[in-house]
Amino acid sequence: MSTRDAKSWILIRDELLRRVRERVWEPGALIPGEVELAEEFGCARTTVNRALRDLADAGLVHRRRRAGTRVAVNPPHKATLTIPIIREEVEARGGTYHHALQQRGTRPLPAHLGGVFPLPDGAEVLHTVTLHYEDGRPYIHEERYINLANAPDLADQDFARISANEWLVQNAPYTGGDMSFFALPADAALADAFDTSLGTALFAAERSTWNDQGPITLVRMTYAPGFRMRTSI
Amino acid sequence: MSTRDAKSWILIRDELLRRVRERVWEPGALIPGEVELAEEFGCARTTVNRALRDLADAGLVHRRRRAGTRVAVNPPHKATLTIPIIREEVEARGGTYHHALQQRGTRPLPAHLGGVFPLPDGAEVLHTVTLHYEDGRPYIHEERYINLANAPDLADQDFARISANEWLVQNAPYTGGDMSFFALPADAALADAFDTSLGTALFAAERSTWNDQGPITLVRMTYAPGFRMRTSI
DNA sequence: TAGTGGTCTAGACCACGGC
DNA sequence: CCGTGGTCTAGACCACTAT
Repeated sequence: MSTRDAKSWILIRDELLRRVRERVWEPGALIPGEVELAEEFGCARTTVNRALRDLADAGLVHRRRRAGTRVAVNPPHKATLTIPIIREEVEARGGTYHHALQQRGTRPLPAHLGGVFPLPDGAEVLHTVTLHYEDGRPYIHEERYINLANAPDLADQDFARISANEWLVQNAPYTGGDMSFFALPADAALADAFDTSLGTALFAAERSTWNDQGPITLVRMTYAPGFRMRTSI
Repeated sequence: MSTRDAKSWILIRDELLRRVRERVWEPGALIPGEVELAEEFGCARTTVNRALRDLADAGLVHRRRRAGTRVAVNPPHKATLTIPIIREEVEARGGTYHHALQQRGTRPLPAHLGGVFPLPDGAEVLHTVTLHYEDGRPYIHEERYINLANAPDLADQDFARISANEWLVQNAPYTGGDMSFFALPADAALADAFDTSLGTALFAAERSTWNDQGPITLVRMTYAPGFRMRTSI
């Protein structure tokens, strides 16, 4: 047997993965049960289970009680993006970080945000605009709306020492959120911030988070021209 | 004890998660060992291990042998994007899908792609441009470079019935890849495809994949104006 | 070297869902 | 019903690393 001496669940997973990728098992096919595989690999069923769960998490197989495990017909491509603390990301690259709060104030929630930020009519939110710099060059333009009713201690913060980004990550745990990524043309404020021309294509990420008490924050991070968000698959 | 009778690893994970989120354990703090937690919860160490591994996978705690488990100081935001088969994505929304191959031909690899697509000098690649439509409207502009030396059966495919996207997903298993997301301004071809003006900000995703034999394909998918790639967190 | 997490085992019971 | 995967257990050994 080609897999003799495969000991750890990772080796078993890799062997199963090979059979899926090289179509030893066709897409849609039922693969042997855990007990049978455990016999083949000479290990406990638990270990096969661990390997198969890993493949199922990756979307390469589908598992159902009684029905068994089947090779996925169209395995999806998945990409996990990690959105880091900006300061740490910059410093990890060896750059020097600083940020500047450009605007801060309370205002009624802009009407066009009602969809992603469900608040009572006329509710006031804290609005901030922050520029994050890497080695003195603008790197990210951050615009944020914060539901004051859900972040009571925030009033004491002036964001001089730590950014709203860091403060919220550490102080306003969320139970759910949405994230979206898109392109937008530089408006006057963005063009000015990044010293580029109006309409320049910029990459942006928007995140809204909430907890049991309702929405917490909506933040849009717009990246400097040329930015790429990368991941390996 | 507030957590008496918590039986499954999910209940235990949720309780540990609560302690992290509500700062019962401060960021950076060392939390009790698996043996101690197993005693507290009245379960096997394995079960606590499963719960803690889940939190570690999510980046909320850091685990190291001998050093123990610590609450992450700055838990990263992670977003998992699923890049589906385009046809299925469109049809899942109730739309009708079709695509049109706009260009196809072999050519030397463009020099600027040498970095992400390492091939011998002067190697020829298959280059295709495909437009994907949803309900008759252009949805995605796909430009693809395929290493013919690594996809031998591809010559027989004319992509009339299935797209290069589907063909490669099912026939060219990869062992590794990179993915990046960015914004780009519409060039003449993109502006024409999406019936928009030159320079319009467009969202694009680029994926390069390889296997043991070398690079397989490099594909750039450029989305129609206004597109957002969404995920929940 | 000693303490911590990582993994494996053999067995058991349970939950789901085709039959 | 009953076969399948999902989970849990009690114990064991191993790998890593702080001290």
